[in-house]
Amino acid sequence: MIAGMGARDVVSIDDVARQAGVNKSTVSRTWSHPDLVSDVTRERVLRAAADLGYRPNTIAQMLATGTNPLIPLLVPDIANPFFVELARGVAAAAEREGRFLTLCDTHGDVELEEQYLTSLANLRVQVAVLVPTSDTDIDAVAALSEEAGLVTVLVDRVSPDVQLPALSTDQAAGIDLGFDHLRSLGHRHIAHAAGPTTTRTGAERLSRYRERMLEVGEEPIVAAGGYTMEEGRAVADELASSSTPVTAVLAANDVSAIGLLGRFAELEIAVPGDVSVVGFDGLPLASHVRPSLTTVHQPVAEIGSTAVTLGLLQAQGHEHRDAVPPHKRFEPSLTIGGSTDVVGSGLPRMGQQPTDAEQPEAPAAGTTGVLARVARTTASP
Amino acid sequence: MIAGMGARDVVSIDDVARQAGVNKSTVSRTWSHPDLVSDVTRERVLRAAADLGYRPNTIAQMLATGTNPLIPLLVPDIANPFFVELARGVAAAAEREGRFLTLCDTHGDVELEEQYLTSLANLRVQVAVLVPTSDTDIDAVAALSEEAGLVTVLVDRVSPDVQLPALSTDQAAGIDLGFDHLRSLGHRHIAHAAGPTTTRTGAERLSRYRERMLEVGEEPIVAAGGYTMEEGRAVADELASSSTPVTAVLAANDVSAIGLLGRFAELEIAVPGDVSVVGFDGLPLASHVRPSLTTVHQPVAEIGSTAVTLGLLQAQGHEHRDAVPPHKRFEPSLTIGGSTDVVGSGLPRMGQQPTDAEQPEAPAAGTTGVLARVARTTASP
DNA sequence: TTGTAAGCGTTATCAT
DNA sequence: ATGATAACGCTTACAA
Repeated sequence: MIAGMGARDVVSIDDVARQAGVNKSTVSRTWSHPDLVSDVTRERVLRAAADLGYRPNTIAQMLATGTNPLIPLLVPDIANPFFVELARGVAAAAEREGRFLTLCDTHGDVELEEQYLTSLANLRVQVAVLVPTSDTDIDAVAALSEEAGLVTVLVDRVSPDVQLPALSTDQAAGIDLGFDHLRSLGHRHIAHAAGPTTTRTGAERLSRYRERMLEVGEEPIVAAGGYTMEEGRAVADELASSSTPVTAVLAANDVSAIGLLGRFAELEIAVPGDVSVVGFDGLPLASHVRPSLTTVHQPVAEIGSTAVTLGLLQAQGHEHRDAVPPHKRFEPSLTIGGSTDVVGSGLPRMGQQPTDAEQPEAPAAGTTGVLARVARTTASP
Repeated sequence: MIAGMGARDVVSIDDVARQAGVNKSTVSRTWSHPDLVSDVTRERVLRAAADLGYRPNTIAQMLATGTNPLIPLLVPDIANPFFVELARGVAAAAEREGRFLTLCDTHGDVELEEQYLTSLANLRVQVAVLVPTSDTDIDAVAALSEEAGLVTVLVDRVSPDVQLPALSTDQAAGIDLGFDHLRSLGHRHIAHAAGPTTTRTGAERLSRYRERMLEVGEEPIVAAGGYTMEEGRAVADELASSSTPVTAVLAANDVSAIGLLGRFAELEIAVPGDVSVVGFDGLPLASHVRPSLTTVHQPVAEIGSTAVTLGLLQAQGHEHRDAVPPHKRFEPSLTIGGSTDVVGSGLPRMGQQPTDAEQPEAPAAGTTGVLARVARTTASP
C-alpha cells in the first residue's frame, strides 16, 4: 500500500490562466497546439507560466488523453549481461520516443511476472516488452493483454505458436554459424556446453547442435551446463577430465563460454591452441576477454528497440487487429575473435595423461560420447 | 510528442457501482478501506468487479491522491556493471514497496540529466535517485528538486556540500583497506591504477592513495587509467614496460582491475606471484574471475535500496524540512580473494630484461616514479 | 454503513 | 483565436 498524500500541485493550469488573463483551455493549447494561439497571447501565457513556475502535470495529461509514456521491460534477471544489453536497446528506443524505461525483475517467477503485468495494465501502459520465463503461462499473458488492451511484445524466449507479437533470433541459424565455422577449421570433435534446457533458447540451441553433429556423422558430445560462468567452468572441468576427444566447444552463450575460457587457462589448456571455443550472443563482454571470443552475435539491443517501435505502432491504432501478430526472426552473424583456430595447432588429448608421442586423429576410443549431467536450472536467456 | 489517444477505459468504477447497485464511493472504499464496507456489499462489489473485469485505473488514483509509484534511477551508463548493481538495489527496494524502477541513462550528459529530471518532475514522481555526472550542475538539481517538491537522493558521486540527501561510501576508508592489506603483505612498491579524475570517486581514491604513500615515505606510482577494462589493460602494459619497481597494484575499480588481470596473464606476469592486484567496488563480477579479485567492497546494492527507503521517508512528510539533509557514509569492507599475496614469492622486476641473478630488494633505480599520462575521461563510478 | 458531491489537472468539443 | 464546459476515473470530506 502506497502511503503519503503528495502535496497538491503548487501551481496549476488555472493559476496560469488567471495570471495570463485567459481561459485554461487557451493555456493548454499554448503547448499542445501552438498554431491555434495568437502570438501575443502565447507570449502572455508563456510569461505567466515562467513567472509562476508552471509545470504541466503529466499525470493529468495521461488521464485526459489516455496516453502513457512508460515502456516496461520485464526480464528474469536484471543483472544478467544479456538482459542488460536488451535493456540498453529498449532504453535507447524509449529515449528517442520521449518515454521512460520501466524495468521489472520477474526473478524467473511466473507468478511475479503476472503480478507485474497486472499492475502495469492497471497503470494503463500501452505496451510492454516481456522476456517470458516459461511457456506455461504465455496463454495467461495473452489473455491479460487482450483483455487489458495492452500490447505485449514477446522477446528472446519465444514460443512459436503464441498469438502475440514476438521478436527473436533464429537459434538454429546461430548454431549453424558457429558449427560451420568450427567445421571449416577442421574440427570434428565439437562439444556443446548446453544451456538450461528449461529455457526455450537453451533447448533449441542444443537440439540444433545435435542435428548438425548427427548430420555429419559425429556423435554429439553434450555437457549439460547452464548460462552462468560457474557452469561454464564446470563444463571445462568435465571435458578436461573426460576421455572423449574434444577439439572445440560450442557454448550455449557468451557468459558460460567465458567461464570455459577462464577455467581452461587455469588448467593450462591453450585456447585456441588446444581447444577452440565459440560463444553465443555477441555481448560487448565477449570482446573484452582474452582471447577475445569468437561468438554468434545476435542483435540484442536492436531486438529491444525494435520491440518498442513495433509495440508502439501496434498500440497506436496501426494495429491490424485481425492480422496475425508478427513473429519476427532476426538473423545472427558470426563475430570471429581469437578463441578459434584450425584444429591441430596443438592436438588435444584431454582427460588422459598426454602420451609423449603425437597421436594425430586417433580413432574415437569408446565413443559413449555423451557426457551426461542433470541440467541445473538457471535464469538466463 | 506522444501520439495516439489510447482507447478509453472499457469498464470504470461507475460501471461496477451500477452493476453492484451501490455508489461509486462504496466501490472505491471496497479496496481502499475494506473495513468501512459491510461484508455483504463488499461481496456484491467484488462480484460485480470480477464479472465486469474491472481494473482500477492507477493513473486516476495517482491524480486523485497525488501519489506516484515510480522510482526513477538516473545513471551515467546503464551498461556499467557498477550501475547495474546499483539498479538491483533500487529495484529490490522498489519491488518490496510495490513500486516501479524507472531507469534513465543520462549518458554522462548534464543536459540530458536535467531534461530527465524535469520530465520526471512533471510526471510528479515523489523521489528520484541520481548518480550525478558532474558537480557543476548539482545546484541546478537542488533548485529543481526544491521547486518541484521532488526528493532527489544523490548516490555514489557525492559532493560533500550539497543540500540534498546523499549516500556514498567512504572512499578514503576504502583505499585505506586496500592499502593496509597490501602493506601487511609486505608490499612497498604499490602502484595506483587511477580512475578518471573527472569523477569525484576517481579523484578521491587517487588523492587518498597519494596521501598514504607519502605517509609511509614511498613515492606514489600513479598510472592514469580509467574505469574501463581497456584502460586497466593499458595500465598493465604501462607498468610492465616501466622501469619503476612495482609489486602490487591498487586499482581504482574492479572493472579496470580485471583488465589488469587479463593483460598480466597475457604477459605471463603471475598474479599474485609477481604482482598483487586489489580492486575496488566488490562487484559480483570480481569473484567470478581467476584469480578471484581481492577488492574493497562497497555495499552498492544496499546503497541503492537505502536511497529509496530514505527518499520515500523524506517524501512522505517525515521530512524535517529544516533539518540538514543526511549525508550518509557507508563503510567499505575488504574482500580477500586470490589476487593478493605476500610480496616476494616471485620478485618482480618489471620492464627490464630479467637478469639471471635474483635481485632481492634492489634499491629503487632512479625513482622518477610517477608514470604520467593524461587521464582519459570516462563515465563510470 | 452508504450516498452526495467536490475536487485532482488536463484535454477536447462546441460555441462564439 | 478564444471561452465554457464536459469528460477522464478515482478519492474523500461531509452528510445522511
